[in-house]
Amino acid sequence: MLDPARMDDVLRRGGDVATVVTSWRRLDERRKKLQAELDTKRGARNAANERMSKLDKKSEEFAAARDELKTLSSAIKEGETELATLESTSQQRLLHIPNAPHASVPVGTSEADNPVLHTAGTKPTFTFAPKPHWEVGEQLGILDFEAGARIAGARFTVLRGAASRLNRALINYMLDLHAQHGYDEVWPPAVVRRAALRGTGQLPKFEADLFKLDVAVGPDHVADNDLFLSPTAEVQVTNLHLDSILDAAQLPRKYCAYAPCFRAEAGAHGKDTRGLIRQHQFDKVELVKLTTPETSYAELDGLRQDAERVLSGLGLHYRVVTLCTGDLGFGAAKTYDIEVWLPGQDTYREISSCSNFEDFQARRAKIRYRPSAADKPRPVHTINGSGIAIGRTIVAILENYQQADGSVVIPAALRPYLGGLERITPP
RNA sequence: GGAGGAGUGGCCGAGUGGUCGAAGGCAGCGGUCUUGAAAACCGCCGAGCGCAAGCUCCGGGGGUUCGAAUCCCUCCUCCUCCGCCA
Repeated sequence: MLDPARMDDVLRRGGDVATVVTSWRRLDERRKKLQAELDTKRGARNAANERMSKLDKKSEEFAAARDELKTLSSAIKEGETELATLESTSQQRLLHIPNAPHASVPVGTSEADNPVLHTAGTKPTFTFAPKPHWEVGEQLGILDFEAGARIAGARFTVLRGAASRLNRALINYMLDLHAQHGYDEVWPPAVVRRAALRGTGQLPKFEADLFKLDVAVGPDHVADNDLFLSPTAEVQVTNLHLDSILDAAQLPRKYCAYAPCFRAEAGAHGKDTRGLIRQHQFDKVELVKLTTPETSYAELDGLRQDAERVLSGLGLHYRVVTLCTGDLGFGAAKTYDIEVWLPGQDTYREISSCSNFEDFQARRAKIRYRPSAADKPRPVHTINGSGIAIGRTIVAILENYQQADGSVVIPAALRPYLGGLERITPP
């Protein structure tokens, strides 16, 4: 959650943020006041109890003191109940306040205001009109949208044959590449509980975007046991260190993980209804770093470059944009989006999003480190990014490497992962 | 799913309902000694809230009591054995 000391900075986001901030501030004032009153009463009770422990239990003095303390004790109990309520509502408000944008984030209202950081590679040229991937894939018989819909409904797709193999190959290619750059590979659970989602910021605000399982493991009616399909491996991997204190020597921690991702929000927008772009289920390799505050922005740049390597390795043209305040996600302090070129749709599409959350997630998930043995623990900075989205990479390959005869050439870097396959050809 | 056992500070581990935020040990930090290191000795050494005084925290929640790490209830987690299964 946001560091309460930075409430002013978050207002840069504009919109209705100010309302939530004001509401939280009011509650927090009341909380502090009540806390102080309660502490005074508790102090009095503690002192009185200490005196009592030295009295003869059979004396009249003892009995009198006991009767007197009964009143104080019940007043304290009442105050504690009230404070608990106040604390939880104040905490609840705080969990709904987004992160403060980094000073370098440009002010803007929509993605149209995102400045381009740089572009890499070149657009491929075609002697024919390039088709969108759904046409390429269907003609090759490797993307089966109808079967996906039959089995699970709209926005679920069956990959057949070469597309299925390509999916596997991409996962392995990416994980191998990242391992070479010092990321530790992790294979996490696909489901996550509330505490983990709260830690990374998906909850409590975005529950509607998630697939929630109808069954809980453990006793019913305990919200903490609710299980959700994870929307991104960022949740599992960042929460590897939920509620723990790391040694400074362990930082930066670098992880990569493959995991299927599930998002319920995808269908609601009514856009990207065709093809693989916006699915309820997709595969993704994720990069996560835990760092010190001093190094987090350098590490963000490094992580973004590691994600870019995947695309340049595949010979794909892309550009990197910096998200403006209006486009910045809830928990992010700064985000770079990597957008791959899709000739079949004549547009750039997000294929990776790399963010520095600073201490926002670390405060929620209580992930801290000790700068040196003599220091108090302080929150780490967390960084993550797609490295990269598998489904959209398939989209990019099908569109960029399509040939006049309907076949698709496999990028050289992937061939070792496909038994040397050089080309996907029509049946 | 069934039966038993256990959860205390970074780790191990004590703790008759009252002066216990908690003995002791290990690790860590500072110092003495040493050319340097080791050993030895001395000191420090959990976290959160609060400007501070102070308050809170012994797996979570609830209860009993003037007072709970200690008693009661409940849940969770881990370990052992049995069952089931990929």
